[in-house]
Amino acid sequence: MTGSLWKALAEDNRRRILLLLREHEMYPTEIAKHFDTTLAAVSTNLRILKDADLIKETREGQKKRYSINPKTTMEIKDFFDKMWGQSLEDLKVFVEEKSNKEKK
Amino acid sequence: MTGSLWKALAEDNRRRILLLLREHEMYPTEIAKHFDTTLAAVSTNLRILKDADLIKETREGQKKRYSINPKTTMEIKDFFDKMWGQSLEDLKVFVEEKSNKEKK
DNA sequence: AAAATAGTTACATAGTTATTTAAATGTTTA
DNA sequence: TAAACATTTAAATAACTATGTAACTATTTT
Repeated sequence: MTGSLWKALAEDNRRRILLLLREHEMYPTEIAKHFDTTLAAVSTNLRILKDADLIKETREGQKKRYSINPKTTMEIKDFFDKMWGQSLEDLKVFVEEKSNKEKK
Repeated sequence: MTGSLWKALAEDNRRRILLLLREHEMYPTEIAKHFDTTLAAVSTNLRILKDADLIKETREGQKKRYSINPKTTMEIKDFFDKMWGQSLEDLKVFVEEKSNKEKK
């Protein structure tokens, strides 16, 4: 990982891109349609997300397919655990409580 | 909440402050001792964390006690869930797998 | 009320970030 | 190999961020 995960996540458009890609993989032009900005700006943001290992890029002919990288999100998970988990057990309890609450 | 949670989290020193405060509540001068920086810089970062509702401030005589705000971390939890949880159940599974792995 | 203590705010500055336009690169097709 | 398509990169610029110094505010103590 070259860039900072946290800096990458700090920008609204980049988080929107992540949530978009979560729906399904996409090409830059396709992504750009969802934004009121240029393709160049989207491309830059894709590079930043890629440098933070948040997304993957696959060449596909003349296109480039971008998708979520499910692997390297450990750093944010770790911080999340340290910060709001106390321990992993606590996070587990939190999740269980929340999912119980949602069942009601 | 005035400021952006994500911008607040995007800076190393601020995340360090959060992790420090997680240990126990502290006064600005006390916090500053842990950093190679000025009290003024710490104070500014405390304001940014407070604006993002990540910490609380309580006046205590001539001092000000800072502590983690456990309530308003929902936004990051929500994004986390959307992004890496698929569902809360998935997060639960992840946590369980990880804590099993750690038991070994 | 003055001095001491604790912390904040203003201002200047250096550094970083985001975006745009324009040029460049890589890939396919004619 | 030239044209077309998909995307990236460069350069310029405007906006924002982080930090230090110094001045200021709030609170307690003498």
